[in-house]
Amino acid sequence: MSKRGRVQLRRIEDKTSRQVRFSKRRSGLFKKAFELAVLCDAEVALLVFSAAGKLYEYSSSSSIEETYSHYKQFMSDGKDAYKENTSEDTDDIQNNCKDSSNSNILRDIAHWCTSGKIEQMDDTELDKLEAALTEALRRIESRKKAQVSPTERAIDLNGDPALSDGE
Amino acid sequence: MSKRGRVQLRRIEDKTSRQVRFSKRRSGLFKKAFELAVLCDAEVALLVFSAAGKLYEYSSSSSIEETYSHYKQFMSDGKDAYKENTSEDTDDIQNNCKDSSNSNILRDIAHWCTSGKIEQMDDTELDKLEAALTEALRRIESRKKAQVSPTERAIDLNGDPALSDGE
DNA sequence: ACCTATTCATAACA
DNA sequence: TTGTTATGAATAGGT
Repeated sequence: MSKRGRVQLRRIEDKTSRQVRFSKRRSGLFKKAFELAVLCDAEVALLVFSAAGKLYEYSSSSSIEETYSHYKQFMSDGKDAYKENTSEDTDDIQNNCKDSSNSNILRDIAHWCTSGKIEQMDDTELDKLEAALTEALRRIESRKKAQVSPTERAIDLNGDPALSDGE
Repeated sequence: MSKRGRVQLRRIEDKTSRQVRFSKRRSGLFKKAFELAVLCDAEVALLVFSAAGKLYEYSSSSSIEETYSHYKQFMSDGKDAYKENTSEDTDDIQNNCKDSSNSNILRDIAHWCTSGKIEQMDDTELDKLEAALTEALRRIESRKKAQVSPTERAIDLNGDPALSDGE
């Protein structure tokens, strides 16, 4: 008989409750966005930053950038904004795609994992990915056990929130 | 009154029905986006183009542009020194980056993890990678569990997103 | 647009 | 944090 479900539209004060609700509602929102895109043949782009600064994204097209370009083009209506204004946007993407070096694959993986693509993979791909990730984790665990020196876990000055913020 | 509510996750063929559902679901989606922003103190930006090309937008901050800037800054964080720009082909790179990343990311992870790079990482990086991979696996498991229930043959809204559908 | 039968999302719990 | 359940919310199809 307790009042479940009933919600008041104001900021949730309790931090723990807010985090839990954020996590659940975020999932629901992204699911709805995906469904709208598929069922109704719509182009959808969704960006969410948690209160802690962690990024979540979904786009029904190939990228957020593409839909944003579409948006800018739409808003400027008639101007050739698409080709003129995308140069600075593409720098990062270009680097992101071409550079698979050590420091960048971390963000590549993190970004990819949170961009809703997993939800769109077919079962075969999903199984392959699962195997690859499991193997990677196995290697990491293996290396950790081989550690001798004490680990320095100070504040990460160049930390990527997508990788360190558990939410 | 046969089964109401339950729907298959694929493009709605009937144009009228698709328009009606788009209108209803779009309202619901924007409402959810707004609630997430308010309740959980999140920054949300949402762009929707209908199949007919009409634009709908919501932004919890002052503008879509602001959140997109936030997004770009987030994505390029720490990469400012690596702006090697090949001025050609930026459109192709932009368009192909995420589409092809589904298969490429598998290859990249597999190759990277077996090429001794793990042994060269410092502990902080290793922790971040572990967190990223764990999160990815969690998402995979989550999606697998969301498959169709045994008794229901019809693929419901949680079901297989692999849809191929002509106009 | 309005009206229910159902399914869906999720707040409170565990 | 992940899982379960009671309840409110969203919505598909009909009117």
